[in-house]
Order: sequence, then C-alpha cells, then structure tokens
Amino acid sequence: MAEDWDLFAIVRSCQSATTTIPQTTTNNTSSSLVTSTIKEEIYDAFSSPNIVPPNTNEFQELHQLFTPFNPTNNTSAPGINPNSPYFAEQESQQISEHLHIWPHFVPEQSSTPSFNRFHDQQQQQQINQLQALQKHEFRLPQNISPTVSPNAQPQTPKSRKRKSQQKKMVCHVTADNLSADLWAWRKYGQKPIKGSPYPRNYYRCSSSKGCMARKQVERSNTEPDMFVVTYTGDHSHPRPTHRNSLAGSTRSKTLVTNPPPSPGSLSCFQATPFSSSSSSPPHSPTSPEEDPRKPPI
DNA sequence: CGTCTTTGACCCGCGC
DNA sequence: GCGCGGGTCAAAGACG
Repeated sequence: MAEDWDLFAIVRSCQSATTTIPQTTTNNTSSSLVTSTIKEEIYDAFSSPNIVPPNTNEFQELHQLFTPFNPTNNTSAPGINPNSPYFAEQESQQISEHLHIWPHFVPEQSSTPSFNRFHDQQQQQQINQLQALQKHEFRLPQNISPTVSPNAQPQTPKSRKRKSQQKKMVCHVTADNLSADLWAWRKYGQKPIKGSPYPRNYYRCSSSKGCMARKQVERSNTEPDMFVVTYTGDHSHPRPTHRNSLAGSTRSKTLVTNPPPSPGSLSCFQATPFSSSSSSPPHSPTSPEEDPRKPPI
C-alpha cells in the first residue's frame, strides 16, 4: 500500500517532558508555523474571565499583539464551549503548548514566502514577546472545578458542524515536532486527498472518552518534510501530564520506552526523540509509505 | 483482554 | 437537485 504512511501513530505515543521549554530558534527553514486561528484562541483565552494573566502589562502586550489578527474577537465560534470550566484551562494549555512547540505564529493567509519575508522581523519580534510571556503560568481561579460543562454539546453523527464554522487551528510542523504533542490521539480514519499525493489521517483524542478534540495530519505536498496538522474541537478534560493507561497501552510501548527529549532540546531542530541510537526516526519523513509498526522484511 | 490501526462504506457539506 | 470530496463510523484483525 503505497500511501500507507502512518508516522502519526507515533504522535500519540511519544511522551514529551511537560516541563520542557524548547529553545528559541530563529531559523525558519524547518521551524514550525502556527497559522490561522490560534491567534484567536489566544486572544479569546486572554479575554476569558477565568484566565488570570500573570501581569497586566504583559496581558496588554499580548492583547495588542494579536488584536490586528483578530478584529472580530469571535468568542462564539462553534466548537468552543466558553461555558466549560475547561475552556479557559484548555485554552491556556493550548497557548502554553503551542508556544512551546510551535513558537512561530503567522496568519493563515500569510503563509506565503513573500509574506514571511516581509514579516520576518516583525514576526520574530512577536515571537520574542510571546516566548517571554510563555515563561509565566496562567492559572485558573481555584473555584473552577474539573467538570465537564453540561452545555457541552455532543457532536452527533447526524449534526456535523459546517466545515466553514468549525474553529480550526492549523499548524505546520516538522516530523520531530509531531512527537511533541502531549495529547493522546487515536487514529480513526485515513483518506486520500484530491490534489495531494499524501493521504490525510484523522485522529481523535483518546485521553478521555467523549472528548471531541480532533486532529488531522497530512504531509505537505509542497514541503514533504513538513506536516500540516489541523486541530478542531475541544478537549473536555485537562491536558494529561503523561500518557494514561487508556491510551497507547499496547502499540506504543516500544516508542514510549524511548527517552523523551531532554529539557531544552524540544525545539524545531532537536534530534529525533524516537530513538537515541539512531540518527533518523524509525519512520523516515521522506518515506511515508513505511509503516513503523511493521517489521522490516 | 483492552486498545489499537486499517479500511470500505456511509453521511453530508458545499459548489455548480 | 446533483455530484464530488471530505469526514466519520464501525467491523475486523493486530498487537502486547
């Protein structure tokens, strides 16, 4: 099966150190790009009354940072349940997570090389500000209890949200950074995409039953070394600090035994976390057809 | 035994 | 209204 690439099965099984803060890099050649609506999520998260910014000045700083990106401040976007106590927490976690993993934020429509060149300096300035902010923890008020909101609407098969209304977070990541995703994902589908030589893989969060978080991963057809990761939906539970027993109890064992990236090494350019004894991951990014779970013939 | 991936079928949003 | 294509379901088999 030529298109049976399944690197992303590794994603859910590769545990990263939660306290790891990646080194900031200024090299964009293989750096990760967060595009699209993550800026809205950050904006929304900081607009949430449940978030207590560590510093008012810094909050305003970040607020201003993303204001041009988010003129509408659409807090009622589908897929997000602002009433959920986890909304704020999850959002702040996402902020932290993505700042850690994907330090470079650009608007989705600006992912062209020309835009990147034009905004290189400005972008780097923003990155520096963001990463300065990421050193602080955003804490929830203590009266927030870890319960799932009763307003959380289960997504029934018959009532799918309109694609255009779904809140998405599109990220361009390297193969290495795919493994830095702390959530546990379970693959539930794979589809060939028209116009792309690579199939799209569909994952749902397996950390908690009923979690509506979704993730789509596909290899970029223009940059085969890069992967386009699209996050949709909410996590209805706190971000796991480690892989729980529910997820990855079997398939990923051999991968979990690999040492996590050392503190400070989780950057866009870190050595592969898949194996400390190999210079390349068990699943080469340049040969997505291979299935890492299948023994070599 | 529990959880995983695989994969064909089905559902449905969306453009024409 | 129709058809295409993307997203999800669910059964079957694999894995440890």
